[in-house]
Amino acid sequence: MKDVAALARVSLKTVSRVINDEPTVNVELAARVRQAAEQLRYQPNFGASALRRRDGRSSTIGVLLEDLSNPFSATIFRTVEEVANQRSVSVLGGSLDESPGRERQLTTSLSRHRVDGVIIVPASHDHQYLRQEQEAGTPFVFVDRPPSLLRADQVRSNSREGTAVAVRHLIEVGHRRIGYLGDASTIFTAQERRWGYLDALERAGISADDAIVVQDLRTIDAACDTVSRILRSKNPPTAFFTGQNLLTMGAVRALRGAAMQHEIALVGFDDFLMADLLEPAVTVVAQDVAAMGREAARILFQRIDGDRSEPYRVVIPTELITRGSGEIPPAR
Amino acid sequence: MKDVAALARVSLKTVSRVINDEPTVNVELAARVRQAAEQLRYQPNFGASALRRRDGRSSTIGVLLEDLSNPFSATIFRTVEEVANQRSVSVLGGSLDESPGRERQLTTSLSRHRVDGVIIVPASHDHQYLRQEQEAGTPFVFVDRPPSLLRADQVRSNSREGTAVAVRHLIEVGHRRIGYLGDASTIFTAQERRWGYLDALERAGISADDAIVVQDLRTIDAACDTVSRILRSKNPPTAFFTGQNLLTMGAVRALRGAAMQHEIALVGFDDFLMADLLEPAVTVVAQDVAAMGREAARILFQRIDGDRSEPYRVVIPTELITRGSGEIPPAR
DNA sequence: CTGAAAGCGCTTACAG
DNA sequence: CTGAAAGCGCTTACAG
Repeated sequence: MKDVAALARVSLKTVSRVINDEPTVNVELAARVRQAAEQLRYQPNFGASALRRRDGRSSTIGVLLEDLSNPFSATIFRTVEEVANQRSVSVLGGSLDESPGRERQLTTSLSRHRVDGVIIVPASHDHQYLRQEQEAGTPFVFVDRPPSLLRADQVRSNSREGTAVAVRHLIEVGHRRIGYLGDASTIFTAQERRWGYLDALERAGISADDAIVVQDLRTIDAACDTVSRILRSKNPPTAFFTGQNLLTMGAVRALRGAAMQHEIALVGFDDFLMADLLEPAVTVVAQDVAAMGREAARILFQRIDGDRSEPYRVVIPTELITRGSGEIPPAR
Repeated sequence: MKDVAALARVSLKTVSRVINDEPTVNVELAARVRQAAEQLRYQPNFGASALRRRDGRSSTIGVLLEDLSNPFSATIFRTVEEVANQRSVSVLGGSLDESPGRERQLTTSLSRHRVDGVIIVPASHDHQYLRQEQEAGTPFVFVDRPPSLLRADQVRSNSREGTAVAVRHLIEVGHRRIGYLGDASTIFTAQERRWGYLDALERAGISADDAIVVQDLRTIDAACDTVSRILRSKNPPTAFFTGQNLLTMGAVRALRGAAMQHEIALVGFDDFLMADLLEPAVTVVAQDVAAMGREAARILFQRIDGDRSEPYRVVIPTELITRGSGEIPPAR
C-alpha cells in the first residue's frame, strides 16, 4: 500500500479510500491510485485491515462438520460456500469425526483466526465453553444437532417424525416385526430416529424387541454384519429400518448376501446416489441437506449483520420416497 | 495480550514469549502468565501475529477444488485437512465449478488472506497470473490437472494408461466395438482418458468410430440419454467405457432402462460407493484419491518449509477392479 | 476532498 | 532472563 501511494503520489489514506470504494475521492486521483495498484499488482491485506477496523471483520467464517468426505457434510459445506461467496467471505472447513476434543481444538483455532461466525455440526454435548466467544460477538449456528447448555440458532431435519412416517409406512404394508439399525447413541439425530421408530411401533400397538434394535453402528461393514446376524437368528424381522446412509448400504449388502433382498423390506434414512438403481430400488426418507446448509448460512449472515433476536430454531421437513424396497410385504 | 500482561504484572514481550513457547522464560513468570491467560480466556490473534512476524505465516492454506460436493473433491479436501491439522494449520476451501473466472476470484481472495500455500484442481488453462504470487513465496500444488504456462508441482493419476488398460481388458473379453463417453474436452483428464481409449483401440488394430465416441458429457442424465440414443442406433457397440463417475452411473441407468445391463459390457473410470452392489456389479478403473490428496499436502508443506527444488511431478497409479460388468462377452 | 498522526495486537531488534 | 521502543499494513479520528 505504501508503494502504491508513492507511485500514485498520494497519501496512504487516499489509497485506503480508493481500495475501500469510499465515494469521497477525486476521480482523477482514484484513477491514478487504481493504475498504480494494478501496476504493482497490489493485493490488500485482509488481516491487517481487520486488525484496525472498527468491526474487526476478517471476511472469514468457519464450518465445522462431522466428516467432509461424507456426502452430508460435503453438501452443507458446498451450500454454505455458495452463500458466503456472494459476500466475498472465505470459508474455513474442518471435520470433527464425532470427537469433542477435536471440536475444542478447531473452535479454538477458528477463534484465533477471528472468524466472523461459525456453522457447526457439533460432536460434544456441552457448549458452554462457547459462551464467552458468543457474547464477544461471534455467532454460532448449529446444524443437524442442537446446542447443549448454550442458547444458539439451530437448523435441523425432523428426524423423529420422518422416521415415524417411514416405520408407519412399513406397518401399513403389513409388517409387525421391524428391525432397527442406528448410529452412535450419543448422536442427537440417532436418538431422535430411534424415538421415531418407537413412536410408530407404539402407535400400532407393537412392542419393541431389543433383539432386533441395534444401535452404535457406524459403518457399512458393521451394518452388514449386524443384519446378517439378525437374519440368521431364531425370529428374524420381515423388514428393516436403517437410521443412516451407510447403514442402509450395509443392509443392502447383507440382504443381497443372503439373497433376501426381494423378501425383506427396507427403508433407510437419508437418500443416496444410486439408491434408485439397486434391485430393488431403495425406499428412503430424504432430507433436504442443501436447504439445511442454505438456511444455516442465511441465519449466520443475518447475525453477522447485526440481528440480535431470540435464537432461531428451523426444522426442515423430510420426505418419504417409495421406490420398491419399502413396499415388499411380509412373507407370512 | 495487554490485559494478560497487566494481570500477570509482566511486560507484553514476556507474554509473547510464553505464548510462543520460547524457552528463555523464568518458570515462575511463565506460570503467572499462563494463569492470567487462562483467567482472561486469552486467545492469541493469528492475524496480528502474522502481520509482524518475519515469515509472515498465517497458518492457513487454501484448497481450491472442482466441486466440494462431489466425492473426488471432498476426499481431497479431507486428506489435506488431515495433514494440515497435524501442523495446526487451517484450511480455506472453495469450489471452482470449472469456471476460470471463479478460479481468478478465489485465488485472489486466498492471496488477500495471505495463505501460506495453495492446493488447486484448476479450471483455467493459463496460470501465468499466479507467477508473481508464486515468486513472492506462495507455493502452488496442482492436483489432477497440470499447471499451464507455469512451473509448479503436480500430483495426478495415470489416466491415460489406466484407461488403456481398461479398454484393452474389454478387447480381451472379445469386444471390437466399444463406445466411449467423456467429460468436457477442456478438462485435462478427459483428454487423457480419450487418448488412452484411442491408444488401446489402435494397439488392437481397431479404428475409432465417432458415432460412438461422445465427449462433453457432464451429468448422470446426459450420459443416460446418450447411451440410450446410441443403443437405439443402427450399429450399437457391445461395450462402453465411461470416463468419469457420473457418466458411469448414467450408463448403468440407461442399460437398465433398456434391460441390456447383462448383455452390454461396461467399465467406468473412478470407483464409486455401491458399484459393487449393482447388478451386474460395475468394473472400474479406481484412482487412489486419498493418496493424491496426501501427496499434494505433503509436497505443499515441504515447500512451505523451504524446499526450493525443481517442480515435483507425482503420478499415482490406477487399478482395474473387475466386478462383472466389464467381463460380459459380446453377444455376437 | 486530502493528509499527518495515532493505534489495532502482535513480534523484532536491541539494550540492560 | 526481561523489558521499552519501533514497526508490520492497515483504518480511525481528526485537522485543514
